Amino acid sequence: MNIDEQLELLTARHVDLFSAGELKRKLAAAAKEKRGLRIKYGADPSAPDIHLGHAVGLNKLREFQDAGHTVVFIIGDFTGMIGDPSGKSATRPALSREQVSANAESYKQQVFKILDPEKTEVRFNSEWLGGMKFEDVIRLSAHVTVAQLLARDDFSKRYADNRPISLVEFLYPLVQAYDSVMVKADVELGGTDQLFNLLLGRELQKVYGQEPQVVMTLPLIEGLDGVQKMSKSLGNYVGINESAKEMFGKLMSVSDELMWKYFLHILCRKPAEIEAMQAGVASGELHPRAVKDELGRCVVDRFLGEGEGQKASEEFARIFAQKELPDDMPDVKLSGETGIIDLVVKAGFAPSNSEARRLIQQGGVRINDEQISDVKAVIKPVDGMILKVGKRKFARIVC
RNA sequence: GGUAGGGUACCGAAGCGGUCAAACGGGGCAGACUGUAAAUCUGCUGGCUAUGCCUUCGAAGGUUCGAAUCCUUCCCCUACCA
Repeated sequence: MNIDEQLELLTARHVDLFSAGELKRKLAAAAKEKRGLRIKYGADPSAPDIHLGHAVGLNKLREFQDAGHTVVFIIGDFTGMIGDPSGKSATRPALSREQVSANAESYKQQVFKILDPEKTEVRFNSEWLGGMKFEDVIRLSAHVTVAQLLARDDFSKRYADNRPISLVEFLYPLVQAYDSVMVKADVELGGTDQLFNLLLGRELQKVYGQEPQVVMTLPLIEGLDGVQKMSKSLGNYVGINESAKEMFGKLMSVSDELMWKYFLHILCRKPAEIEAMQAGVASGELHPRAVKDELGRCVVDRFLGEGEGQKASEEFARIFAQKELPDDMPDVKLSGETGIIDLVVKAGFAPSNSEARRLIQQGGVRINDEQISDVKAVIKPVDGMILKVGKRKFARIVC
């Protein structure tokens, strides 16, 4: 691949890029010296669940790796104690050493579903931050002004609205920028919310006499609700370690408009290909459901193995289109007649009797496909009876 | 240190002596419909041995027949001025 081809591939799908010219120069220099660039990517250690939102960035990293570059994957075990400013809480409980290493293992296991382990350098930022003295922190802080930090959109807005900004939050971008200095990053990748932090890395590298890193941001994709960014705390995410059934089902619940974004950023489909599908749907030739089915199958295959997507798709069609029973469902053991409320609670489908009562009254409870709407109904258990609550909760009764 | 404004259910936010298990919005759940766990529409959304009872509006006391609402003390948060 020549430099221009590489550049085109590597910059696809980006939002911000500072700058294409610099990247090109770096690529050329690296090629000449027969070395790879160092691509930095930071991860927060407190939530070791990688989801499809992360896949957007990881996919890009993989493209860099395939082009011969090295990914420096930084696990922010130290910054994790601070908490990212975009979050609600300014501070988080510090993680213990064991937690950090357990999370790190979990991270690697997930991340390497996308990244090439051979071309990944995993680092913890406590490595260099942990040993810093307060004096060092002061010296580091001296390089940045409050005005610079207030330039960050999130900060300036909060400041203007008289909403609190904690001092640690101010420190966060600084620390992240310092990471870039320490790992001598050539390029840093992040979500668009990271733009400020990434750019500060450039400033700090200059202060430390390094060539500033190229900064590239990728979009934050919306989660299942189609509105909010995909995130663990909002619960609108698809984890890459979830079961095929869950993963497929969640993807099918994505709105028709949003699925195109997933094709682009999660599956890295070519824009032309996506436009062709969109045209197909618009003309009525292609059914949106079929397109979404393909999305589901491809994503499941990608993370859980070839063929898993097909299986998940078939099971989904069986349960929701043909209203048949799933392959496996939990057992509920009954020993004698049981009130319907008790049964629903016992199966774990309602957290309280009141909730179970509501479900029954709303017609959401079925036994052997027969709606039970009487709250006082008593069930005579028969081995193999099927309890269904809502559209997707099933249990088999055993006695 | 001073001044002002706050702490209400999963979240945001009304309520400011009874009609408050607490408006409204979001989220969640259920139903209808469908092309699907899309979209849309409707309903529900503290708990219980359930036409009643119990616990909840930062905490503890108090006033009152009656408090999320008034008083006292305390805890916490925020902004502004020093």
